[in-house]
Amino acid sequence: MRWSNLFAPTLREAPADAEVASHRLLVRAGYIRQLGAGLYSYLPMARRSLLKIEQIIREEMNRIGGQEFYLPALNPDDIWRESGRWETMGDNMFRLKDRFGRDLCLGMTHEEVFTAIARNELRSYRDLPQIWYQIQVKFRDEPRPKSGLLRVRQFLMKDSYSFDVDDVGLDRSYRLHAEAYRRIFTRCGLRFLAVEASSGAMGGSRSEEFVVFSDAGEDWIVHCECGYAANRERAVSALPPAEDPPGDEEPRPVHTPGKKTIDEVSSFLELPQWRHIKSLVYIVESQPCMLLLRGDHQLSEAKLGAVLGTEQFRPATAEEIREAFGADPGSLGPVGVRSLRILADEALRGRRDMVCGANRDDYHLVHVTPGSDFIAEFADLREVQAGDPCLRCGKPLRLDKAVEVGHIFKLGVRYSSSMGATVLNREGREVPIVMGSYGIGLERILASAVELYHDDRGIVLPRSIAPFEVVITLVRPDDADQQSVAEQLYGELLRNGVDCLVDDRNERPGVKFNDAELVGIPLRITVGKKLADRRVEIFHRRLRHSREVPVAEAVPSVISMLEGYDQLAVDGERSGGDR
RNA sequence: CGGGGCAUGGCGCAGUCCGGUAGCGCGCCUGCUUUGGGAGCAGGAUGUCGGGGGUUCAAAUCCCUCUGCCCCGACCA
Repeated sequence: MRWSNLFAPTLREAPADAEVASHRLLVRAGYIRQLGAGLYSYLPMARRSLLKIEQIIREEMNRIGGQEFYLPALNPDDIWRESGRWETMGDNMFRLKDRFGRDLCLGMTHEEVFTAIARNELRSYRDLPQIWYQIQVKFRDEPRPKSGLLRVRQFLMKDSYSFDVDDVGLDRSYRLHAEAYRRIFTRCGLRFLAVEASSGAMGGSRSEEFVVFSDAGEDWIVHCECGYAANRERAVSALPPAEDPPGDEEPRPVHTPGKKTIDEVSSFLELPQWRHIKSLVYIVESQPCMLLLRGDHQLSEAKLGAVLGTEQFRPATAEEIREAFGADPGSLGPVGVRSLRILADEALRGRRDMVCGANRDDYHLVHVTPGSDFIAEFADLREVQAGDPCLRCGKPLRLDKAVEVGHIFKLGVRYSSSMGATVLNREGREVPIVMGSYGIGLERILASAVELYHDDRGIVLPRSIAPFEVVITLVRPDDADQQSVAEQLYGELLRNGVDCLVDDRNERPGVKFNDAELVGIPLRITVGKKLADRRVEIFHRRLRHSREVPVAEAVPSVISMLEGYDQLAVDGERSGGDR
């Protein structure tokens, strides 16, 4: 490719509304242009990069026996109604009607379509296992698209689905995917981490996310140097040591006029927040339920959902609380509460002499001991906080933001049961197919690579996913010697399978150097005045070093520099995510 | 959906408070010069000032309304 024929409109200034680095740089470098909220056009540079990512994914999926499909993005409503997700997907699903008034939607994911194929075609355990995948567009009507390509309404996804006769088979398919994903992200040059993820209330026994640490991400990851890592919805921490005072006095009411929040009551009584019991009221399947946490802890609704086994819950309104307790929120507590279910976080187990609301406005109880002054079911309900001790090693946990680039999920029989996808097993009994589902966001690989690898001059992409591997900067296109050497190197690199671009534009050298660095091409060969000594310069984008080599050695030098290029990223500052 | 902000040429912005018919930088076009780090000089083109309505002799500017985009929050299989 010659830059004079390449449409890569670079900008000196980024659009004012681009905040995160990957958004700003991908626009500036001429990779993408915005069409609407969460909608981006991919110009040739982005397309080239995404095609390389796609090809890496394809090769690794094929390697584990995956078979590539291509399904309609436009789906009829019936299969979604069968799985129950026509309703549960809610506003996140784009819906439309055809000319006959029939309901259709744009696919957000393809469990339904693949399961529909499976139930029609897979009859026997002999047909299993199957790993089916596609690389295709997905549509999700996000409440708030943001951060350039990181959260959009239309995006490319590799989604795959495994079909096995039993859990042993699922374990194997799941493990194959985990291995393929590690190879994919490694080949894409990403420093990533596999973390335990919450499987939600939708059944399923195990789920892992593959994340890239970045402040531009929205996924909070709890991790520890010992290797423990989980997303925040799933993460657990050790119980912080409690040093409650000795003695077992009876609960005693104290007047706490106008003090409602834990913060206010704790200052008023001059007792630290961890000596307080935070009492929340939720309506669970239309029944009030009391939730107790340590004063300085936060409820994790994801964990609550897992404990309750339902998503049908919400915080109670002030009126509902008044009706159930005869007191306003701010003075609630579990002592004397009989008719309600009470769930307490594990951090309250074994505690004593705490403070809670008295179920009487402006009064709190002191000397309250869980287990003797009230009875509750204990469960893990709290959100892990940075600095909590690690459950495995006791060291303080870290909490950092990350981009989720992939997710693997043991689905079990959730879709095969609801949609009737069964096979006959070895004993001749009809059993639902055991499924797994696995996804990778292609644009997120590109965007998180840019987040991870950029500098003040622009993008520094890994070689494996860069739109070009090498750019030959022809300093003086009107110089016959320079021109012929550039052409000769170009031809030779192409013959060696190097994806090469010649910057033959009639621009000043500074423009060409700046553009080459902005768009993030790994190596630049400068063919310029040093040709007088039969030498060219090779500039290393990541190291920002350049070296001069004789023209005759340029091609072998470039090839060997390209080989080690991505390793420099993986070996970089943060130790490799994959262990 | 709640809160905040923005909308003026391709990009970045000024002008809006205080109404008088639109300007700057970059980019673009032509010519000459220049050519190893976003060139110089000269000349030139490009605007329904997001849409609609209103007030006024006169609206980018004031009022009403709609739309779009960004940020924070809520939400997120």
